[in-house]
Amino acid sequence: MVSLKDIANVCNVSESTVSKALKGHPMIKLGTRKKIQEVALKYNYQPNALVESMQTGRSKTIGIAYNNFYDSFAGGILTGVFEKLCAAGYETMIICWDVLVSHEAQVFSRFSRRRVDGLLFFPPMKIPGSNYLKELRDFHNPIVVIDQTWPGNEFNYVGSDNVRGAALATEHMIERGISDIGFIKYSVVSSGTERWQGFVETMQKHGLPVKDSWCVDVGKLPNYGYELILKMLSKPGRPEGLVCFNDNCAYQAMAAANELGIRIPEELSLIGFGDIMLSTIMRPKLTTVKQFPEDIGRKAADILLESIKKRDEPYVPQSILMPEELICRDSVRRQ
Amino acid sequence: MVSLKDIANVCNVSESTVSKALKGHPMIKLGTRKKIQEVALKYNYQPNALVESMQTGRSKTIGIAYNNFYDSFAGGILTGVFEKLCAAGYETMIICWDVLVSHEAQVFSRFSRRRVDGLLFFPPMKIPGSNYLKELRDFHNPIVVIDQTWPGNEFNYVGSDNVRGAALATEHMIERGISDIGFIKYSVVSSGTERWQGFVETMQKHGLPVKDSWCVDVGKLPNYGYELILKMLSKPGRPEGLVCFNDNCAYQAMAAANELGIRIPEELSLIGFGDIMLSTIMRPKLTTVKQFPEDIGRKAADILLESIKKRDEPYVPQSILMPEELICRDSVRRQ
DNA sequence: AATATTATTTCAAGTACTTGAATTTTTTTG
DNA sequence: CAAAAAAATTCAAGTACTTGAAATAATATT
Repeated sequence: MVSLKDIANVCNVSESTVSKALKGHPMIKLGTRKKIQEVALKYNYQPNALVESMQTGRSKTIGIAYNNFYDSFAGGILTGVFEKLCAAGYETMIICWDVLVSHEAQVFSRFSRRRVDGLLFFPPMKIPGSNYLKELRDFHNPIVVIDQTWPGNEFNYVGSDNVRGAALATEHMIERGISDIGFIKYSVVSSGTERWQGFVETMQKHGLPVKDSWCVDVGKLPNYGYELILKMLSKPGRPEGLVCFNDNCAYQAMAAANELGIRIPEELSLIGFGDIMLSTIMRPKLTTVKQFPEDIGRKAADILLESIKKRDEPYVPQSILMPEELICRDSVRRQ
Repeated sequence: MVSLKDIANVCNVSESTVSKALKGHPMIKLGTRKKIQEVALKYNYQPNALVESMQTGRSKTIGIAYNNFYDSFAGGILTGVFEKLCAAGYETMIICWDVLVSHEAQVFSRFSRRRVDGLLFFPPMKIPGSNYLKELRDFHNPIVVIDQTWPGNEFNYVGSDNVRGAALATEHMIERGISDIGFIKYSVVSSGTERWQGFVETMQKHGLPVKDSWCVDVGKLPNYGYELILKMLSKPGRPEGLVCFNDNCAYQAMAAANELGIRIPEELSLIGFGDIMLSTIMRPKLTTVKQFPEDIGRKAADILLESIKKRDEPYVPQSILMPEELICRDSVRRQ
């Protein structure tokens, strides 16, 4: 790798002259400046970013604690994050909870040693008895928690307005004259409990009962609880509609309904969450509550960059819920 | 951030004593060593990795030029990559072609400035007129190209054995007595042309004709060419079987068949590629050629780390094709 | 007790670059 | 043409740490 020194030697000037010339410092004579810039270009000189980081104490790197690379919703968030960080001249360092991470402490020390300027924190889903709160509190840089949260979260947070999203879905069914509504729960994540809350509140608001037997929790079950859903639907007195934690659950419900010969939407209406791109191949096309993962990512990056800029001011954590949107397709019956 | 100096001041010793004590150097008196280690622990001292990188000239960081975060196949590759790199003490720096990258040169200079020790290169799919060959050749560190390649690729390469995979799929249909076989092409990527090659070779080997009208190219078309497939299937004299570039194409073909009232597998057999996890909801369950993205990632990381270790020895590029495996399910008719 | 030996700690230089101060070179002025 | 002023360049210190050599302290030997 060619260094400042190499350029200096070739040009017969000192390193500091080269340094200033390459920054376009007007103090350096135009002729010298041009010549140095030409030589630097010719040798494809690339300044060592590590040195700059050391000097400024800013690595211009953001740490990202991520769950896994299979989930396209999280992938959408990352896309938004990268868009903003790239534009702001930051690079990223990703650590994946699911990939060979034994102790959480290691995650934080890996970020610390690389001196990341801030942290985008996707709470781990698969680590049992996870207790990262102490590490987060001890972390000496701005943090934004993304997508999932917990009661009493004292950090910046960006997620979806799941309570409202579930209300939207439930209202839609009620508007279409459906009142026997069940819910496919997924309680192991905060978005799951939030959607459940939105469902329950909306049912109560309309004076409709929430029937326990129509509400199954499929969190951590294989195939998003296909078996459980099948069992629930085969009992007599099944619901007319099912609000599902996400599109995968909804498609499992669709598969179960097909198995049982229940017609959708005539005999069973279905709403999912997420709008994963299966609506081009699955019939009927699924009505769903669309999320905007890229927006979540962009917003999270914005808040983090802002917090980094204001690192010396007193810490005022922000909590932002991005709106969700109902996409009406063909899986809810018309009146 | 607490530094070596801080620890030295607290312990009333010099920085070099602290440095050696923390490395467990036996030259430092046991008492002093223990005390320094305790203080370092108490203050949660984390050595600055940037400094180490500067001194050794090794950043212990691998650059990854990636396409997008939505594709779970590429996500599987990344997972395997992270597994190996994490175990070897490397961090990663990802740049995404699809996220705000105007010039390719910028990608390489971003990697160069951060002094990455090696590069995992996913060839860009969406950049028109892309010409990264010069940049790759000028890059002063080991490179492994992943998943997609090009004629005359002179770098390390790890991908799938698509020719053989397509042969496997085609053989399977022929074994089941299907001889009127069409192919859904996806020519814009190298894996697409390789699968096409495997199909053609196998058909020729069995003396079967490759009928142009049964072979449509859906590369870059919306919905994996649903419309084209629909048109092809509605013409008289349609094929008995269709080997499809990937599972998405196969599911689009399935949707088209449903639309036309063609029964699968009785009237049309289908094989996909990739085994994306839709087989739990789609009926009939898709027969497919499974790939092992994590293995590709692991192998690529291995080769890169090896090349980094042997950076001074003469360069002998490796080209490795990981096997694919036929998963028989229900979308190919039995004899 | 003086010296030799060993144990322990510190010094100084190097990593690649930036920055304000100091120095050198060039130009202007009396 | 010398002194002053301005312009251009270089010096030196700092960033956080490592490393072998040098210095110092402690212990052993005569």
